[in-house]
Amino acid sequence: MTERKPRKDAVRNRAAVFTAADTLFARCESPADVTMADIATAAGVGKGTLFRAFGDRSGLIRALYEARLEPVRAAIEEGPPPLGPATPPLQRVPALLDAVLCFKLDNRHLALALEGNGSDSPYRAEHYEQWHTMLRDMLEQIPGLTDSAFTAHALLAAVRADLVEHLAGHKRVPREEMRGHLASFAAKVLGTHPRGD
Amino acid sequence: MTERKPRKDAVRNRAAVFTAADTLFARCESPADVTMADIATAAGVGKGTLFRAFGDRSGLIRALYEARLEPVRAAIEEGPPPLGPATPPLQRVPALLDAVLCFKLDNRHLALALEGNGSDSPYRAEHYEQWHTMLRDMLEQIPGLTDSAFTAHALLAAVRADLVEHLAGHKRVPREEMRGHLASFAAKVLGTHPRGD
DNA sequence: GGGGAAGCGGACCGTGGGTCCGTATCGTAC
DNA sequence: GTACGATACGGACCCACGGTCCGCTTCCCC
Repeated sequence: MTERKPRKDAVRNRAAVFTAADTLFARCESPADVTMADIATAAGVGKGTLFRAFGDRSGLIRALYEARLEPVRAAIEEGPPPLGPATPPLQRVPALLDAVLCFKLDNRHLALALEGNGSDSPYRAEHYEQWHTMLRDMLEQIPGLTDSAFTAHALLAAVRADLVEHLAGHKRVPREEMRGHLASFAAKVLGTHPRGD
Repeated sequence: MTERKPRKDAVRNRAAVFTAADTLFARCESPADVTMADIATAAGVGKGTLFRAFGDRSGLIRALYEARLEPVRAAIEEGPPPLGPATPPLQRVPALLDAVLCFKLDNRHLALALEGNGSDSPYRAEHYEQWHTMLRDMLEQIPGLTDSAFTAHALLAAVRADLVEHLAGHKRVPREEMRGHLASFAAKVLGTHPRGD
């Protein structure tokens, strides 16, 4: 046991910060409007606690994001088709992209907060690396497809949080329409044209 | 004449700020490392002048970016093929994407500064709207292609500054290789597979 | 219930974007 | 050339925000 179990108040406060931050990000227009002090106050906690628990702003956002994302990742890694590992790549790739899109639609502001973090590029985040690796591996199993690594990047770029926000939030594109567009785009890239050529 | 001609010193200072900012952004690792005070000092100018001339940080970056981008836009709007308007869409679209990619490779830090601007989404910038409209119009002329608007967004997302920076700067992918990957990706989307199907 | 570690919290600090206004410079009219 | 109004300059100043620090509290374990 290298891990000592954390104190009760620490756990409670961590949870309080989580829910407070979640609420604030969801409510506010731009993630920049939510300050660390705001979150601390809303959670009924001192700023020090907040920084002690998460390191810095970026760490807090990342922790929150990953907690919310967890179910999706589980569904992909060990869930039933079409997301699960038993699915053949040609269907699993679009399913994965759709799942990511839906997640970002449901957590627009949080995703925006994570990716729009100025200093540190979203591409260095650990979870991006994971998505990319997973997607690239799937693409590599598709015969006749080259440049899997780049293709994976380009496909993921199509579901970037700020693009999703721009289309869904600003241009008011309905959810199902976006999903359709994305599916059709993925089909083009994969060579599985939806309409008989 | 609603415009009064600007004073000589104003023009001189504006130019000085431009070159100073350009140099600083090119030299520094992350755009966040370059402060407004830095730029003012390097240009031999007071901070007030700088803000008077450009409004705010974002305005300065935008002005600089657009000035550097001008030649590219000219080449697309009135230049010779394959960029110019006389080119058929199937060749012009990849040419445009390649031009954007090359521009971002040559102006990595500046593009990064523009797009990674936290508060205001890159999708609300005027120049993005122009790229998107142009690309979408080209796509619409290609028979059998649906969802031109979304496709244009997705293609442009593949040349986002931070992705380019990640691949070129961090992963050390050579320039020609990236251009090749992008061209092949565009070909997939356009349905013009490079290798006989 | 006593001792020590883990955690708390809010006063405090540094930094950087943005403002303000007295002063210098420019353009122009004579 | 000079005088004068308009325009621009510049750096001291302000303030919001991320992040730190340390005396005090709470918890855990014996």
